[in-house]
Amino acid sequence: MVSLRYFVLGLLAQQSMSGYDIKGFLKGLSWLIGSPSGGSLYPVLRALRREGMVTMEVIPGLDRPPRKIYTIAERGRCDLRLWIEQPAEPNASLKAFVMRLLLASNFSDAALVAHLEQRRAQVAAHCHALNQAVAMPQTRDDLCQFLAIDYGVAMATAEQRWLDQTLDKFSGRLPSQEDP
Amino acid sequence: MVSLRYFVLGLLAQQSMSGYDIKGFLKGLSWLIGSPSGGSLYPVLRALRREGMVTMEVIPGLDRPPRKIYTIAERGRCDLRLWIEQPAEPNASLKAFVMRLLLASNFSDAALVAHLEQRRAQVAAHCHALNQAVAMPQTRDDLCQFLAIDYGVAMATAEQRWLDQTLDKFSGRLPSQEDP
DNA sequence: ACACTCATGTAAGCTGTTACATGATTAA
DNA sequence: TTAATCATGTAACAGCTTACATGAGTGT
Repeated sequence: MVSLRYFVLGLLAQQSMSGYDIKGFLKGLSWLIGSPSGGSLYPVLRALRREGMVTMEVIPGLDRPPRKIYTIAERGRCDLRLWIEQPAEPNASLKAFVMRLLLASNFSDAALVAHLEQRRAQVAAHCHALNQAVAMPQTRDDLCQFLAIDYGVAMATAEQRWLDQTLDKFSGRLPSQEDP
Repeated sequence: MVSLRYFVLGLLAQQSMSGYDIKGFLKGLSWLIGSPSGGSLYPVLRALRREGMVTMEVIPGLDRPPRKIYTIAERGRCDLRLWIEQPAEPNASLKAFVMRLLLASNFSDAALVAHLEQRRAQVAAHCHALNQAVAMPQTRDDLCQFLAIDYGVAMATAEQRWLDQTLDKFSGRLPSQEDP
């Protein structure tokens, strides 16, 4: 929850930026997570500054409007760490997952792996629910429902495969924790 | 846009239901498209009735609260057809796509194929954008960004595969339209 | 005694978008 | 001349969730 606030804070933890920079950066990822409108982004930045989470520096532009560069402060890093360390909500959307994934440099490697494993569990549960839905007789009759569920299963399966592969890459870095 | 309204209308076009039924039906698909809260669903049903899109019948329950069964009316079918025949917005979310897919029985076979092909074009564009993002040097440096984009590419590829397979199934039913 | 399911509904609040305003600069 | 980019910001609105209210029945 309160996702945009923490997401922006997380982006600023990686690099100091202006609001306009953030919008530009997110435009490239807009398909996955959307890019926030100015009407939501700029108020968030001001709120973060008011609360002492970030500091601001005005860079007067030659030939162009002045830019307000925001830099994360100590309080902001603390707040962000607290948010990141608490587990993801059980029914997190794809968007919420990718947003947390993007902030993963604020995780330790272990926490990143934990995040991925949480997601794997969620996707597995989802997959199971969809397969149960397929089993219901009324579902088979309706082509549209079948298509939607078939689509869901395909997506969930692909996501699981990606999660497994990615976890494999990271499991080598971690000392313990191997699941047969 | 105004998605919930048309989505509910589409569900009622397939089968007459009460608001509670709709919630129960969507709970099984909640991972894909979420299930609306009563606070949004019930007002939509009343609005649809007020506008003459649906009719309502109260079924008094023995031992239980009376149920209000909503049935789509002629006006509702017209409105729904108009909405369905207009093309999907270019940056439609996964959720919006699945919602339209679920209503596909209101499409002709040809319109369903058109819907799938629109989506394929969108996913292809998305894939292209992500691959460009991968090519940027600063992206390679940041592990998190790389992971997020890698995830996006994996999902998009899987979706394209599903779309191609599903289109293949339907292309046999249609007379013309074969792309080499 | 407590909590849950069935079934509908209302009101407050959060989050986000759209549409606008500013104002200089540059390209068609 | 018109539009677009740069860059920030405000106000109005749309859409949805949460939390609550009702009230009978059913299970532990």
